[in-house]
Amino acid sequence: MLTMVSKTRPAIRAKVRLEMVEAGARLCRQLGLPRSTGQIYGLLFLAGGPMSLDDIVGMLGISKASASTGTRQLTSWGAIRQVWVPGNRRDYFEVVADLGDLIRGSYENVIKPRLEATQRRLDGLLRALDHDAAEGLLDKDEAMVCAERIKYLARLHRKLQSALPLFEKLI
Amino acid sequence: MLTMVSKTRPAIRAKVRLEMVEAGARLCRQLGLPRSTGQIYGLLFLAGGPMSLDDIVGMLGISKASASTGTRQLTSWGAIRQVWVPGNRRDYFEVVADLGDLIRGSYENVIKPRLEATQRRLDGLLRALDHDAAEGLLDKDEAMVCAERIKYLARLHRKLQSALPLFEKLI
DNA sequence: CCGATCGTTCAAATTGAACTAAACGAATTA
DNA sequence: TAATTCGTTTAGTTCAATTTGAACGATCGG
Repeated sequence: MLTMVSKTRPAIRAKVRLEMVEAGARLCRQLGLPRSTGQIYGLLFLAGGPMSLDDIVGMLGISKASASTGTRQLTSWGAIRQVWVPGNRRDYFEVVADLGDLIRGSYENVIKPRLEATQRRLDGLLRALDHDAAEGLLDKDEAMVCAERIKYLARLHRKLQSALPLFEKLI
Repeated sequence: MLTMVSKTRPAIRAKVRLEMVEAGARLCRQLGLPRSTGQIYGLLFLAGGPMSLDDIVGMLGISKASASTGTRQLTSWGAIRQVWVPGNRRDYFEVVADLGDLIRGSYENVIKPRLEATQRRLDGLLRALDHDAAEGLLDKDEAMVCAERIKYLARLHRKLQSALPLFEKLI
């Protein structure tokens, strides 16, 4: 049976929500993340209740694929969570109220691993320097300059490593 | 008169410098900046002395255009500086030793303006909310939720604004 | 004044990432 | 079991942004 269905998609009516969606988009963009991910977060942040994938798709006018990957990303970061609506097998999403957890999580999951990677990289630089000095690829003066600069970086990095956890406590 | 010139360009021989160039490239990439800019900084960071544009071009194998814009960017940020080598009208560049100034500058020029923009945006959200409530675009419950969430964001933002300057002192 | 040497600017090309449409798979219902 | 309804995956497109080559302007030396 064929039925004619109106194709007008639901739209965001409230200005606040529009601005919030835009703000989320901008934020994600500045963080180098997909714009659509920020839109989803902005939408859910001021939503009246949980929204399904298709709700999100309809409201934002993005593809289902973007909505799917976006919600998965946000869920993995603990920014939104999946909620089950009784008697409905759709996935519904809502924002996680406490952003503090999100920030703490981003430190653990994003910042900290990156700091450790940098630490390893610094160690690698020192090893490479030894290697180059041994191979005669750097004369003594050059090796001295390199060593000094790298150690300066290491000091700075150590300061960062100790300051960031303290900073987190302030939030 | 025609002379046959060998086309082998000077290359980076020391491993340390190669890794440093790569590290700079990666860092800039993560900050959403051109890769070549990071390469230039990495190269200069472990250089034995000031380098000219053509030195940089030759060592990194990038175009002169990239080198020109990259050095200008880095100079504008105070990350590198121009030095004049007596009896030579070329531009020579070297890194600025103190990275502390660079960090402080980035707070003043990048972070702070962005925080202020966010503040304005938050105010805008509250105005939009009032408007929507007045127009009847949001029922009472929805308006309550929105107001609460936005105020929460504002509190968080205030914390950030007060914590960041303190954090900077630690670096 | 002419040629050469440098640095900058600009349009075009290349690259990389996000987005979409469509196919797919899983789960459910009739 | 066939038909539906969802969510995910993937291949291809689109779009933004870096990169580059080439032209330009400026400055110096002969």
